[in-house]
Amino acid sequence: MQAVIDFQSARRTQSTASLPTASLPNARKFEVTCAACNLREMCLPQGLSGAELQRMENLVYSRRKVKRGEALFRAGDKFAAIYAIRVGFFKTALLHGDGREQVTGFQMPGELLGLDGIGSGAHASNAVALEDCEVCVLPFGLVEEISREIPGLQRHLNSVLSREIVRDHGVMMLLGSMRAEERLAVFLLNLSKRFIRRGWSASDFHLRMTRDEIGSYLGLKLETVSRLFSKFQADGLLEVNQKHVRIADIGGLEKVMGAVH
Amino acid sequence: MQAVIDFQSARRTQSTASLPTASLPNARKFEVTCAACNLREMCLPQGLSGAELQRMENLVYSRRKVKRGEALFRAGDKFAAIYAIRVGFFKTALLHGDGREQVTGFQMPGELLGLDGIGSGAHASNAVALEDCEVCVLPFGLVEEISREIPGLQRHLNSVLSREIVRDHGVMMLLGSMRAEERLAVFLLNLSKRFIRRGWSASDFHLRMTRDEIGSYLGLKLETVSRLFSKFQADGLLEVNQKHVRIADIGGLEKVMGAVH
DNA sequence: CGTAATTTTGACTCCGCTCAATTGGCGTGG
DNA sequence: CCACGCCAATTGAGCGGAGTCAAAATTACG
Repeated sequence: MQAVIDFQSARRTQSTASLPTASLPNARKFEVTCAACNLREMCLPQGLSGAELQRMENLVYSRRKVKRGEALFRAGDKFAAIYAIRVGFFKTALLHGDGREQVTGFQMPGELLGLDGIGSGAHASNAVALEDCEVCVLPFGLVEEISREIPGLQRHLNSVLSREIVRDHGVMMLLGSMRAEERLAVFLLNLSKRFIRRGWSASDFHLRMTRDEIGSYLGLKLETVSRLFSKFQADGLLEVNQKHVRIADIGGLEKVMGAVH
Repeated sequence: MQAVIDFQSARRTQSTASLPTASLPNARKFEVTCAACNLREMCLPQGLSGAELQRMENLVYSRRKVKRGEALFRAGDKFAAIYAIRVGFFKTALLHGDGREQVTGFQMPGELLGLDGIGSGAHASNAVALEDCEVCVLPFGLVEEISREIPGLQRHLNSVLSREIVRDHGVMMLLGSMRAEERLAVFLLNLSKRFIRRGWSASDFHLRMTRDEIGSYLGLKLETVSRLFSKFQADGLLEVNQKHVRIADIGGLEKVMGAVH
């Protein structure tokens, strides 16, 4: 809701600006600047002033479309840029020597991808599109350069990295000390919260990932995930129809999350 | 907390002075500068030049001793500084509503603590000393400031944050898709590798943490950890005596780690 | 429209947990 | 110095939650 309102006002502001969009070269006509992007408040430019935002425009080097099932990058790829998701869902995953895959996260519009490559110069994980996606390509050399000019950007980059660490610790807690039901409840409530920020329904949504991928993320087998969905439905917490989920009883789910047994 | 503020003003005064370290008051005589610290190559100043190292000295503006069992910081504490461990081992842990604790890591000399506070302004976890410890206090405002002057420091800070994310993903893989034996093998081999970097024995060491803490970190119960130690000993992989461990067969441990079953 | 992929459900198994008792190590105080 | 108490670690017995294997149902996609 909030995001929608911001988006609209931003558009209006821009259309009354001295340099209307229509006068820009055609190539850019359908492209959205950071300043006009409805995702900016949850993306890298979060909290920047107008002038700083303008400087940021130079950061978005290009946009890239990634088809469902394709990889934005793969483990071992040379690290050159981080990516801001504009459209679509991704999963990131590590693969262990043998076939085993560990999904390390699901990312949605406004979130950043590729941070795992900063430290070593090569990506550590695969980022695969769960549906047709579009990302902004932010060459990391530029990010560093502009960070030096805009302390707010520097601070925010640090924040994003730090928050990713905190998020990962939360997942470690989930994997290390929660039972299967709790894990799924936490997962669903987390999705719900992130959907709200994007102005989408908190309780009615479409899972872009398979049971297997959810299971991998939660340290469970797909059969267990499927059984839990059925159980939650039987308990009146959810209505599940394949990938479509409706949370029928948020409070109930939260109780499952908190329940020691 | 009060001490931090006092120190900050003291530091500013000092940083404006152009006096060489040698002329500083005796209080500093027994203190080790970054340039002279044997941990510098695995700590924040990694890869910095001599001149940059000198600038870094201003960063460490106090040292702090933490007794075994005491907390360096606790979840919820205001975030003001990051810490570089000079002496001793720490654990970091999250605690869940009820009594449940999830150990998120074990840190040793040369490693940084407190990165989890950058994003939110408050620490997310507890950092508790597993033995008598000493840390360098690096006020984060100063870190940011000096980062702007020394791009190498900025780059390295980003690297450290990114590598922490990659490390956490490794733990997620461990918790999400490895069996108990593999987890303990990975844990021991990881410790061994980090000990080597510090010039300690790769195969003969003293665990500073309890079976319960190891279990929490690995998503296992202490009894399971204890049983695994006994089993590894029976299999000729280890010699275990309470907290003292000798790895008798590194190759064997690596095979346990890789084994699908 | 047909084939492959995904999901659901059941039956059974087993790894790691729970509960419980015992041993061992270590610091404290008599 | 030893005795005591406390905490950590070990070990056993039995259980249960999630995994495995298998088959059927449903859906997605070329």
